[in-house]
Amino acid sequence: MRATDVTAAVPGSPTWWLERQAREARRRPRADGLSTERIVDAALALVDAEGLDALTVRRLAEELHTGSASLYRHVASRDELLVLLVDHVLGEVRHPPDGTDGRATVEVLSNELRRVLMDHHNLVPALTVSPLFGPNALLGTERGLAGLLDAGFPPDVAVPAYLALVDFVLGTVFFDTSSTGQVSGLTHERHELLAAFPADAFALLRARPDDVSLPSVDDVFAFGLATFLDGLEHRFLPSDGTAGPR
Amino acid sequence: MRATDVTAAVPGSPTWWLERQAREARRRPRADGLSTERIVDAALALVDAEGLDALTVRRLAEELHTGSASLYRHVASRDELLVLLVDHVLGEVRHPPDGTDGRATVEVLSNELRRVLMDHHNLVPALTVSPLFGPNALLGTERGLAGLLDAGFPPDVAVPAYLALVDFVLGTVFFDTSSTGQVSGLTHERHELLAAFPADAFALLRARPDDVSLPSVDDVFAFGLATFLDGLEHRFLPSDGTAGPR
DNA sequence: ACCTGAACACCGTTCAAGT
DNA sequence: ACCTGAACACCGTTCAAGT
Repeated sequence: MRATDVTAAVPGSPTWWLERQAREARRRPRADGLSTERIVDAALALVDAEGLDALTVRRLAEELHTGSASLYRHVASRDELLVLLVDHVLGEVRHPPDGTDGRATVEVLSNELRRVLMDHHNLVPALTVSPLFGPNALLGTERGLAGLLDAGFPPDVAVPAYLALVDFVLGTVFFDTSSTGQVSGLTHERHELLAAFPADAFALLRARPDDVSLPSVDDVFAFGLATFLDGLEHRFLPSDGTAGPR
Repeated sequence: MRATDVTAAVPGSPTWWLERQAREARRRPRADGLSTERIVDAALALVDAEGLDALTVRRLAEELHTGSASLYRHVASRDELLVLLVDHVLGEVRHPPDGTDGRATVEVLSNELRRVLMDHHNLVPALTVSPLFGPNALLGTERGLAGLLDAGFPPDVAVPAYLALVDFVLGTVFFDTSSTGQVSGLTHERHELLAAFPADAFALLRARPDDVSLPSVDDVFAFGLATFLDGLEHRFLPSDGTAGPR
């Protein structure tokens, strides 16, 4: 451990989180009141109210009655701020009480992850900035993995299942929040668009799904979660309805 | 339909695609050679080589030996360009031959969608800019939905299944490409990070998954896809192994 | 009609100078 | 030691002037 290693770790990486924690503990700020916590709170309020593009360093500084340079005392870059915001939001996940059974734990955590991200949907594109190694992300991983193991899945199933599940939850959040929020032409606006193509193209999209009510994004999420968990139990649990080894 | 409706539709929406197609047909460019196609090709090459941040209007103009203002003859904004790039990349999906059975079609298309997006991983964050209503996206939806119906699922299952599947594929792509590309602490770098927390916190993450080989991102994708499709068949097809009605 | 140089109104970030 | 005004090197986009 060198005394002054100025080379910056990539924001969001494990070493970045470690270095950041050390640096934060070492600070002795003046009594002017500016702190990382205040910055994060103000930034989140701004993102929620006006969108991610409105979060500029200058605008945030204005909101906090300082100059933009002052923010760089607490946060090394805009990307670092986004990493902090994402983990802050993950902290809003409500964990199920101890003793909740395995599958219910997984379902609650999946729904909660989706809920908090949808509550702060303007922040969602920031999830692509970095991997998720913040303390709140780690807690979610710990609990989610525990739920799958408790449900009876062996570790070599629980680990990929956990990762696939997170991919699915985050995928739904991404595409339910991307601009107008409907993926791939399955929406009611599409008819005039299809009319611009030759009559025999996209026969299915023209016919469907008018005879089927288009599911809401929440329905799609619930459907996908239930189907994935059922597939998991069908493939890897000895028999339905009874829990595996603990 | 008014003669001159100058109010711009939101890039990527059905009406935007329609208006764009009309405008492109109406153009009569000079012989200088600049065209939307050349712009898109140059932009994709730039993104692939140097990343999405390197795609600035000025830099792209330089690459094409013009001034930045000239690009605005063909593309109304940087966001419009991103929309065009995404649908262009979706055009690289190789569709299975006619006569391929339902489940195989769904598997091939899922793998292809993942493949082309991973091939242009620098473009992935641009997927959040808008919904997917381009001609290539529509074709994918048409074929994917057809595959699920052909596999024997009724429309009220095939539609949410299709949407959930796209969410999953895109979710994996997002998080396999986000910076260092590992989600939620399940990576080998994490040990020193965990050491910074109290010894009884994250017991599971400390112990796991050293006794289990950490799956690759491709393994997680294959695992999730197989599990979801198995769950779908288990829940909604009368018996395993035999196709439903067609 | 089509094209574009030059300007406008911003950005994130740095650094020398202040306390 | 901590803080910050002012500057640097960029952005996307517009528009009047040119052909």
